Amino acid sequence: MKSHPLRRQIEEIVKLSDDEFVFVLEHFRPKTFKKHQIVLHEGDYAHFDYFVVEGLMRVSRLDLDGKDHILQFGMENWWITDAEAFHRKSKSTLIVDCLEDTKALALSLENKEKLSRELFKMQSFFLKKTTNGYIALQKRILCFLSSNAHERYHNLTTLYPGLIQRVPKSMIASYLGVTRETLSRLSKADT
Amino acid sequence: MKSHPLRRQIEEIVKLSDDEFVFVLEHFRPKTFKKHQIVLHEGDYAHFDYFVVEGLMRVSRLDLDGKDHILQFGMENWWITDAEAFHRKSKSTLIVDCLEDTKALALSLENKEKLSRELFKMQSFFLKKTTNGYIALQKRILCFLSSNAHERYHNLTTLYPGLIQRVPKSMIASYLGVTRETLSRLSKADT
DNA sequence: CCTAGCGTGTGATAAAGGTCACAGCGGATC
DNA sequence: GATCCGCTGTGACCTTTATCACACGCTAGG
Repeated sequence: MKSHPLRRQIEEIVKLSDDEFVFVLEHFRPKTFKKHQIVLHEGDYAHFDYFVVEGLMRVSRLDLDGKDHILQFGMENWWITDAEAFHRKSKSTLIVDCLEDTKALALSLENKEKLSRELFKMQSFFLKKTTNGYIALQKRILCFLSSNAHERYHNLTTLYPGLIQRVPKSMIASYLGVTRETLSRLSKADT
Repeated sequence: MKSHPLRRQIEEIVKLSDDEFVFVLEHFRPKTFKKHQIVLHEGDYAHFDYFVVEGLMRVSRLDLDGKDHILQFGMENWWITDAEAFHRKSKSTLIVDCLEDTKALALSLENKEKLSRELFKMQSFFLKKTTNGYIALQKRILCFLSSNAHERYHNLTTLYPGLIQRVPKSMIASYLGVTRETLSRLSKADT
């Protein structure tokens, strides 16, 4: 039980007793999804933030021309949801779906707030995770500001080498903000 | 005192008594800076997160070609620092400087953590602010993924109309990730 | 075994944006 | 009042990336 992936992630930031972890876990609901299954439809309320135990999820937006733009991937130990819809209780403008069969732990906003209130450490944990996420997004923005497509691709391969193996290159392209054709030409030059 | 800008911002999220606000304020150090003054040099430690009371600050990165890329502006009631260097106690890779004479309240990491510990509400406040910042950055990334320079400019003018009046267009261009020449041509077509 | 569909590569061409060079304007300084 | 400098606009040209079209290999399902 010490080795539960959620517990390991929390304990990188705050220490928990066995009892406390049991209490924490009671606030999550286990869910399983099939490959291609849509977890959150555009226009629906985002009832849960998902902690990915196994598998691979994706958050994307479909634009007016029918093209989709991938905002985030979620591999094992990542948290994934439409953050705005989840936290503001508004309708989702994004789509969450699964690129592989996926097991996840679903946390509702009510339970997140309850956990934060009743176990101070958990609010510290959420703050730290959110801060780290904020820093990561700042880096991604700086990458858009100062790097061309080739450099962004190279940056991604060194940052998440495992991801490149697991998702189609067309999706990597979508995440990087280039077309699949351009990415194909870039990665050829890269070897 | 009810109308202190910091208090107003906090009370949008959690309520404070007069005593509590005095306690909060004791953790901040007032600072004044002149236009063009550098508040945080590249390579220095980011000792403070700044709450801007009056004036206008900027966070940017200087790249290897000598071009600078503006990550964020900070007007009145915004928080501004090199988030990574501040939270990880590492050396800054970014520069914080002032575009106008500026009055700010400086909060050290130690005081931020002390406040979070001793006044639970303040940790809730920081979590909420960080979450909102995270959501805003996600939107900016989606804008990079799905919009061209013209749309990004238009988006910025509607999001922060006041900003356009206060900063040179060359800096707006830098924030948007285009050259000042391109922005100049775009904004002409926009009228 | 056949075939439909997905993922990928590649060529030709177009569009968006960058680079370089120069000019003008207006405020600040002495 | 002369001068300097930051800011902006604009023309000519070049680079990067998008678009469109087509081909090929692989694999899942009938």
